[in-house]
Amino acid sequence: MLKIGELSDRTGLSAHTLRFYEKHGLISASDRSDAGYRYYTDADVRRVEFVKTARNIGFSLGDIAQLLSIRVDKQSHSCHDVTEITQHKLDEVNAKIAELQSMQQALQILLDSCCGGPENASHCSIMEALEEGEVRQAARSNTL
Amino acid sequence: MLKIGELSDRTGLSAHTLRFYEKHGLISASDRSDAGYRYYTDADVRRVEFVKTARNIGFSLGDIAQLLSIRVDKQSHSCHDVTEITQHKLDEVNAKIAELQSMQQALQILLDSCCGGPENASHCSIMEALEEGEVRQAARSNTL
DNA sequence: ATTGACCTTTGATCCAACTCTAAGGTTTAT
DNA sequence: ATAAACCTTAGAGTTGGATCAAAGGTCAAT
Repeated sequence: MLKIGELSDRTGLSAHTLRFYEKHGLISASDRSDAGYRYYTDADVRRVEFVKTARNIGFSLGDIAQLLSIRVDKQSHSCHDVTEITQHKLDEVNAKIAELQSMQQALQILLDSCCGGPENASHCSIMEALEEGEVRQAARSNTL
Repeated sequence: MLKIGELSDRTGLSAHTLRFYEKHGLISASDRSDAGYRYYTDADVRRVEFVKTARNIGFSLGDIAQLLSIRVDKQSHSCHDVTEITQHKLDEVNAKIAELQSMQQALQILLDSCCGGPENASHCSIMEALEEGEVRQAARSNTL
């Protein structure tokens, strides 16, 4: 049985984060000491590692909660359930990439248009483009 | 002279957002009525449009503050100053794209590995991959 | 003069996923 | 027995960019 600090060492997630995940229903300790210390089993460690792996791929905590509920009762869920979550995430990622690529293109065009030199910015073509509003838009939702 | 609601109509930014931008030093009203109503000139409208254009490209409010300070005194700034901000933003965007592409790849591999059918998830290869941790990591900072 | 549309301010709330603080209790080694 | 290193909780703070609410003042038209 591991205490939270030991689980933290083993998984690389901070004790804070582990408690945070518990608060959000992703994980829990199999046992508690009289004083309330959390004690974790090997099964708990595997669950935490599962969460960590999913998180590293980019799944949100909400997605992970769904994946975990499948995990505890695989019999009652289909491969389709799993691919649906995964596909949905992929769609999000693709949408975000498209948005960023549109920013990328706009920025690149701006950079290509400007000398970037030491001359003063009175006739800077980037400033002029921003002034004129002549710029490809990035389809906004804009979290960078 | 426009009141804030008229400026909002003209720019498509809400009055809330315009006040928010003012609070953050991006814009201001050239005049106030006795009662405190904000009044905007054409020059104010151009400044707001500048902000909006920059925002649409993906610049943060902090970036825009820098661009605006160049804008009001172009003589004292060089094209290099402008390209530096732009390049920095492009670097951020490129980094984010790379991160998302790594997620994309991991998700695609998961999807390709799974039948996605109605059979139960006991041997789902996505679940197994998450269980084993055998997954390309996404270099994390992971805001989606 | 009253309705309704406008405007003002401060400050709260939202999102996600942590991250940290305060104030205290426990365990272990010396 | 005492210090160091651990643990507990509730709750606040962080980031960025809004977005809204409350409580009230103003203005144009009827």
